[in-house]
Amino acid sequence: MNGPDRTVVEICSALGDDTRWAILRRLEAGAASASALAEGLPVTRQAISRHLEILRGAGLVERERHGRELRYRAVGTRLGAAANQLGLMAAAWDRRLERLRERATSGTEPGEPG
Amino acid sequence: MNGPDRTVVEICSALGDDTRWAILRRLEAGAASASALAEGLPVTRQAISRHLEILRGAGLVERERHGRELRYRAVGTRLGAAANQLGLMAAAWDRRLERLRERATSGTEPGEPG
DNA sequence: CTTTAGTGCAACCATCTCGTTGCACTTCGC
DNA sequence: GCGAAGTGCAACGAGATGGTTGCACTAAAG
Repeated sequence: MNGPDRTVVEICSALGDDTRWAILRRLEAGAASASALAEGLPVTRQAISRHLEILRGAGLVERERHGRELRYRAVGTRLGAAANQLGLMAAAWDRRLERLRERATSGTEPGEPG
Repeated sequence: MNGPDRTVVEICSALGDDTRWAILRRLEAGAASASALAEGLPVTRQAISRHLEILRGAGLVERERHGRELRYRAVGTRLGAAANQLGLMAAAWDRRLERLRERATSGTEPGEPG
């Protein structure tokens, strides 16, 4: 659990914005184009388009031509992998804390050995 | 899998920064104060202090007085919960896509009824 | 061909974010 | 008490970010 994949940071960064969550929630209900997403969200089509590019860069979304429109859909693969990594990290942190507690109750007073 | 807890957005936002990852990686090796973290990272103590506040706000880190210093340590509980939610989301997205594929191969051509 | 829906690109603006420096305050140790 | 270590707070600057408008381009539809 050392190097947090660049991917994970990118995904977290992408998921750190409310508008992008709004977009993803829409996409959960079905694939849609930037223009389609624009009506129903309080931002312009261009802004949404930019967000979709970011989501695509993070691998959370894929697009597909459909006639003259680009239809975007949410893809879980990358997010699933990231969630897994984060879960492992969390478990490791809790394990470390647990070890410390054990050591503390088994006689040796804590000194937080680096 | 509807409302992404405000917490999750906050955690993602917190994890969307490289410096904060660096800090967390240090904390994985043991609790430390802002000043201690400062030596070894290419930013000032004040900057690190701000980052630690953000991490604390997201529930990724807790602090504890130790004499005149504040010692921070990584805590996995919140991150674990967030990772879980993200994992469920990812699974849901993949399931949706799978259903679409099935429907496509079973005769009905896709129209993306969303 | 003309219209219209869907995109892409660029300029521009407001704000947030990350980092800095500088100073004041507390607390441990001599 | 005094110096040094550890913090907190505030002001400030550079750059990233999220949003807008405006215009040009392509492709479906009439």
